[in-house]
Amino acid sequence: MEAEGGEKFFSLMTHLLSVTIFQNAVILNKNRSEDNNMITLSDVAKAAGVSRSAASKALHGGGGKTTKISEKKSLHIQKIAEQLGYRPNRMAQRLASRKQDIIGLIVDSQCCRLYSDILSCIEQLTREAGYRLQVGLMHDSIDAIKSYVDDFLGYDIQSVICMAHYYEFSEKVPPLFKPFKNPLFISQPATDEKFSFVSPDYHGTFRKAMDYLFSLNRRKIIYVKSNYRTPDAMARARAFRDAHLAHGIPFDEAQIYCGDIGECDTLELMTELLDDVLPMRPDALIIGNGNATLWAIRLLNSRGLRVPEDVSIIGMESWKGSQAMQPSISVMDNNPAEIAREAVRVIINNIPVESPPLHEIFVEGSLILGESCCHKV
Amino acid sequence: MEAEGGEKFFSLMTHLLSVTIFQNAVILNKNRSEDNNMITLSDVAKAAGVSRSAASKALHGGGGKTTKISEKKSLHIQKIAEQLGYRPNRMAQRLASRKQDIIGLIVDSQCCRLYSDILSCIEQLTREAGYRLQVGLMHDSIDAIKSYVDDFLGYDIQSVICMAHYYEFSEKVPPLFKPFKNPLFISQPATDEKFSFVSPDYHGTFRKAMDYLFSLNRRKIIYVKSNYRTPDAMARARAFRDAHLAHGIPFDEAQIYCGDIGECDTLELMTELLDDVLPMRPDALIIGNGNATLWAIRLLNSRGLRVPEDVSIIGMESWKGSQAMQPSISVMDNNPAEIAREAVRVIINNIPVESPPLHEIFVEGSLILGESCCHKV
DNA sequence: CTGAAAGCGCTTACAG
DNA sequence: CTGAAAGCGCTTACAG
Repeated sequence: MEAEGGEKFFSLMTHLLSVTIFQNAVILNKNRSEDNNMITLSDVAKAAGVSRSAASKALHGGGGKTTKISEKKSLHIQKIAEQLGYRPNRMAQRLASRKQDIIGLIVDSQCCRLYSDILSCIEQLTREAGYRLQVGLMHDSIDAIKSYVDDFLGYDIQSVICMAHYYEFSEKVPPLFKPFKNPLFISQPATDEKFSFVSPDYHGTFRKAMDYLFSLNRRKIIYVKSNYRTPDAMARARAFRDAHLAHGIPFDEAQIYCGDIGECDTLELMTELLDDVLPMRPDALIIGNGNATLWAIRLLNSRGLRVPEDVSIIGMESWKGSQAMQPSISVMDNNPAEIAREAVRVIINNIPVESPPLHEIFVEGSLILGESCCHKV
Repeated sequence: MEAEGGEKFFSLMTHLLSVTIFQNAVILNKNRSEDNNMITLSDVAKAAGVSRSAASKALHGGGGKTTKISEKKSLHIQKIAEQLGYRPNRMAQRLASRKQDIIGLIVDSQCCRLYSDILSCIEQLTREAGYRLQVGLMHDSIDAIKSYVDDFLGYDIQSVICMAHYYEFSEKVPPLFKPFKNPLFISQPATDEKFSFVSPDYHGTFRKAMDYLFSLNRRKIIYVKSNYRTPDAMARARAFRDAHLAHGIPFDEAQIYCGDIGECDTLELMTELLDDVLPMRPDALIIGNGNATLWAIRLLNSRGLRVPEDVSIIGMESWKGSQAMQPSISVMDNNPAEIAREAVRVIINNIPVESPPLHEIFVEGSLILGESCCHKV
């Protein structure tokens, strides 16, 4: 014990000496943490000839309210720490201090473009605000979500953004987040219980699309709905009906087409879709992602129908390529950047709050017009 | 102190009693971790009337080589733990045990499809293998990468997959990963130093595309190259030249077109591209992502050139929508699933190894043929 | 088979 | 302004 400590101290000293001479070269070597030989706060304190309290204060600024240290000593300690290549042990720090600087987030690794846009913005915003984002990736697996929840709690992460609750098992997800002090959902969760969320205004944006189509004199619109019973799909269906009622235009529930797997973005699904709905002689289609749009145009053409002359198309997801298509596609833009801003604002504001109040926020979206709805735009 | 401990013990007991009666209801309430009142291993041990060692053994199976415990007692402890809603504190566990069950990964939040496909597979595979994936998300920021490296080291994560080294600053990234015992890059890093990597065989797959185009009698091929000096771009340029030499077909270096921002996937960039290369009268284009393909077809058409009659197109990124386009697009498939498998295999095998050997693995890709190259496919 | 004790690397009251 | 000491929640030799 004694011997080992001495040895380590000796090697530290040798190291310090060499550092002053061949600083760069040695630091590179040192970084390759020799097992169990990593530099700790104690090592730094010893090398600097101060107490661990002092080192802690100098390096991480903590040290309680009373611990103080002179500017000069502080700089000295910092220099030593850098020379030694000291890296704080995060586990020890968090175990000792319980500070809340990590925001957890769970998201599907194959999420839709909207979600990955939101995620990208959230990442940026949390970093700028000085928080760390710990991302739990999974795909369509309730067990994976559970294990992330356990992990987050095990790391004492109390603020968690959930972007993964739109599945067959969607109603099982929200309850898992009850143990957290500060959970926040992106899009309204599908449960009776109340949870804070920031959501695209699916209803409002869809309504804009409907009004636009009606203004173009389209009268037989097909809405290709996801078959998950998610709030977004339900909000859109509601907007579909509301719009018809408001305009006094009759419709058939069959115009809300529920595909087998949400997005009709394969040849098979789109073929099936068209077989089912073309007998209704639709003059407009509201569909999901970019691929669905590609298939729709291709297959409509192959059946002698032109876009937009015979059928208008509006996509429910904005994507960079929509304007490159021929014809360019009208799409709904859910404003991911604003959603991310609101989400980060809410969750960060909540962190110090004992029991955060309920937040239910809808972010307004817009329509990006392309050539897929009418000739002249 | 004494009083507080007693109080906590009392509430635990009350709790245990109520649990037996109203189990479900109470567990739900308990989960909402009352600040600082979270259930610890000691609480469980106390409630079960055993030592912390025994509890640790029963709940996490560790407990060194010698610590043993009877089956009956073990089950009892587990039951108590579950009733109390015990969740192990991961920080304490890792601090005490130093076990290596987390794999770190750094990736761009706006990475290309290939990378997000690989990521999705890696996530699945690491989970199946019993490891946890800790994902560091960032976008085009060397500082963010640095801070993730610090974090990982701070969490004593020694196995890290880097998918974020294709930037302006690409040669600055690999050195950051030297401190890790077990780093692995996806795609070959752009540094003189050797690092283990698993990479798509960009050269081989590109060569397949070239050979195919030559077999269709295309003679003036434009390769739209990313302007980052990344190994993939260079490997492709090499394949471009090799193919010409092998076939005895003359070419001009200007046929390797270096766009301003890598992907020519906007109206402006593609317009500029066409202005620059059309005077060469190309009969084939090898371009990046899906959007670039969309723009290429649209803009070529607007200049009176048809795909594939006048110009063949091959995309360098396979995407679900490529077959939905009109014409459907020939694309290179880099085999993300296999890349992920290799990466996970290598990194997991390395975990117990003291100084892992160098791995340099190239995964073969293939061509997915569409209508964009020639009439009859 | 079991438990008391040391230790992981930090932070932070507390006493000087 | 400074340092010795207790503690965060675990794991694991070690001694019974």
